[in-house]
Amino acid sequence: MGFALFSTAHQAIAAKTALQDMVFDAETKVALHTEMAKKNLFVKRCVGIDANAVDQSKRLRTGGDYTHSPYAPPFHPPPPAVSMWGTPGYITAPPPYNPYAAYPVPPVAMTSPAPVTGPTAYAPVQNTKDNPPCNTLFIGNLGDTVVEEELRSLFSVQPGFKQMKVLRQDRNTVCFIEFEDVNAATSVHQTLQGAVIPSSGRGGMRIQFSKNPFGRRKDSAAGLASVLNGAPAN
DNA sequence: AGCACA
Repeated sequence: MGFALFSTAHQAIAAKTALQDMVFDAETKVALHTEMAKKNLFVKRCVGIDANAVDQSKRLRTGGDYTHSPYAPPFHPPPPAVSMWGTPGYITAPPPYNPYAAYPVPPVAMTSPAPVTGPTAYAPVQNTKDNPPCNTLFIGNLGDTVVEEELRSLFSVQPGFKQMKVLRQDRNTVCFIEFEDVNAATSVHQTLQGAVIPSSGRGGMRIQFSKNPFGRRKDSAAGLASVLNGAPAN
């Protein structure tokens, strides 16, 4: 018994029908039987790098957790392609025939490591003082080695993100991030509090609300209005 | 603890 992995479900079905009942032993007249596997074949990409995954798979194997799923290690994440089963649409767009398509083992994207958009860890943060909530966050505790692109990739994917400004000072780097509204800023304020950006070299970042929201340096409107009114600038 | 842009 064996399993073969194809680039597309379409190609798998084509191969299945082509090979079905083919006599592969002329003497004994034994015919080949093919059927679709119950799960996608799991192909390990980089051997030896992910020691954890290997260990875990071994542990699970010896755990005998094969009873309900004899064909694939139970831990492997459900590939997105699974949703295509039963969907009539999966035959509508057969790719142009390419005899080598299946060779460089297809993008087993399901096993790829998480994209660099997330923080690697969270560190405790003593969040001493904060300012009243507004739509702009002030990010502190960033080392001067921090890479702006890492900050950007972390924050620009947050819902409501509008813009970001990095301010480098002598020993400190801080960063301002504007969001659509106070709610978006508030939720990021708590979800990313203490997030660790490796390049910062400082541990977790400290997130506070900005003293001045984006686009307003001081409360210049009020100040100007008072001046024009002759009212005392409180 | 460090708060710019207009």
